[in-house]
Amino acid sequence: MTNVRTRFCPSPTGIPHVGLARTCLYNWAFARHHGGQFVFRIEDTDAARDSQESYEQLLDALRWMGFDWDEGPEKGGPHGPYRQSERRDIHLDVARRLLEGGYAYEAYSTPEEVEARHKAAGRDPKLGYDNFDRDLSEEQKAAYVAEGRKPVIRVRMPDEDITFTDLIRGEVTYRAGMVPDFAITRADGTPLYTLVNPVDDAMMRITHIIRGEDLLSSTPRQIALYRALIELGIAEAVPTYAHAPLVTDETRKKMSKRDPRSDLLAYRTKGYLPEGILNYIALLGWSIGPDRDVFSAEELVAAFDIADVNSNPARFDEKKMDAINATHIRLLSPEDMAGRVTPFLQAAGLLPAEPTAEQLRVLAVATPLVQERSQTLVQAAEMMRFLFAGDAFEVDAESWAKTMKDEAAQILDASVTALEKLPEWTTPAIEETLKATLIDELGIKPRKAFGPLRVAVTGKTVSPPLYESMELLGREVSMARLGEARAKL
RNA sequence: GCCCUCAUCGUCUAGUGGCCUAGGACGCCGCCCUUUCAAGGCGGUAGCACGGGUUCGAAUCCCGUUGGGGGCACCA
Repeated sequence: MTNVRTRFCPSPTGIPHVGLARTCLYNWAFARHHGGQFVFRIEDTDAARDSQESYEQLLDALRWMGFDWDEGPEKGGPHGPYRQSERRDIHLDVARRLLEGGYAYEAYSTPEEVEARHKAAGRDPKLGYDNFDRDLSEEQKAAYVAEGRKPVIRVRMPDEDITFTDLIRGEVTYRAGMVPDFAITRADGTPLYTLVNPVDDAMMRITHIIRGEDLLSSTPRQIALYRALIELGIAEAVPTYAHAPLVTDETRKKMSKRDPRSDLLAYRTKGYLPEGILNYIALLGWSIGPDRDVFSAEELVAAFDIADVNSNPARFDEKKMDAINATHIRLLSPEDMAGRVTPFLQAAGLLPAEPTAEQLRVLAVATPLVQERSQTLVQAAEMMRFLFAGDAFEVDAESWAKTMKDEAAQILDASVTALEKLPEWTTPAIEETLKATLIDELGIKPRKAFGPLRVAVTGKTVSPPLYESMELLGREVSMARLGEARAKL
């Protein structure tokens, strides 16, 4: 395949969500796989809903995920501008040429009138526009204009079946007459998505349109428009389409943009890795191989083909995403991991903007310890809290209640006495002493014996290994925490 | 309602006529390891929606049924 050009063209309304990210991923990976170009375009044609904030979040999200674009906002390119609001004149000119070429016409019917006509004729009002204004005479038009009406421009749908081959679904046919003539401008003259989307795809020479299944039924309209654009010399060829299955929630419905789990940037805040998210969302409809589901972006690009995407809707499963993300966290080098946890430690107030050498040393030692037991960076940072909290250290109430009972006092007392005599404060020494004292001498079961110590020292029942934690914390602080816990009993 | 579309374990999937007694992953359950919490290792649980064809042979091809989803704007 030569010169593949794909695009991602969200409208800046609301937050970047998971479904959008997956569509973007498929377009990006397909272009990269074929050595083509990936175009990023902003469809801000609805001034009432678009926002600058949303626009900025979109760019932020793409950059975070690593979806670099060859042409688009803040980058430019030979087919710009890439914000549709800046292409208004181009779109209106095309609309005019469509009108002049007879591919489109002015329609004066209001939606209410269309509905009334359907009802009067005993038809379902949901049929949509009834092509009423297709062949208005000049007198009729003049009469409407005299009434002060403003027309919308509608494209005349051809009187023949429209068939196309979808790369994911195979051949799809829409029968002649099933798709009504569609509006491409508003009555105020501003262009609609139905016009600008195909026009820009044509002018930007997009070869493959990969998008969600929710757009499948708009394809015949776009093909009809494309054919007109080709005759007008604006488009070169009808692009190839691929409609990816929808991402659904547990009710099997298209996952709502309002669903908190669809908020892409929220996952960054929660400490997910872009690698993990990318890997997981790729899996929603695609598979890299029979016995494998963890891979890098590079591996995905090397293996990805849009034709391998399957056509049934995929349920979003946060548990599986957590597991995939956890795997990617374990795949990080300790240095990389430390660098990624640092901002989270800083956000939690556990580390200053410029950590001291000692803090960096503790971080370096602690990182591999928490890395293999965290699913997210937030969890990792939380697991390190006891190391950096200082005077603000607090024991988690639930963990306290679970462990500080029965022989807890005896365990703490015996441990303090034994540890005080320790000549050197190292992991093996601490381990040896505690085991000898608690297990051998007192005969307490390991399960019971170390719980109170862990909670006293780290504040939680889930923590890095106990002896290592104590060494890392240092003798003074460790002993102080054991003492404090004992005093509170 | 009309049009389009989809159908393999609870979930995501592998499977493109014989390799399928249907493979992997998540989840769940159990065991092992660590004389700590996790992680890890091992094992188990569970599925081709249904009915007809076609074929020597069907999860795979065809038809139908049922069920799910999407779309039907002067939103994108």
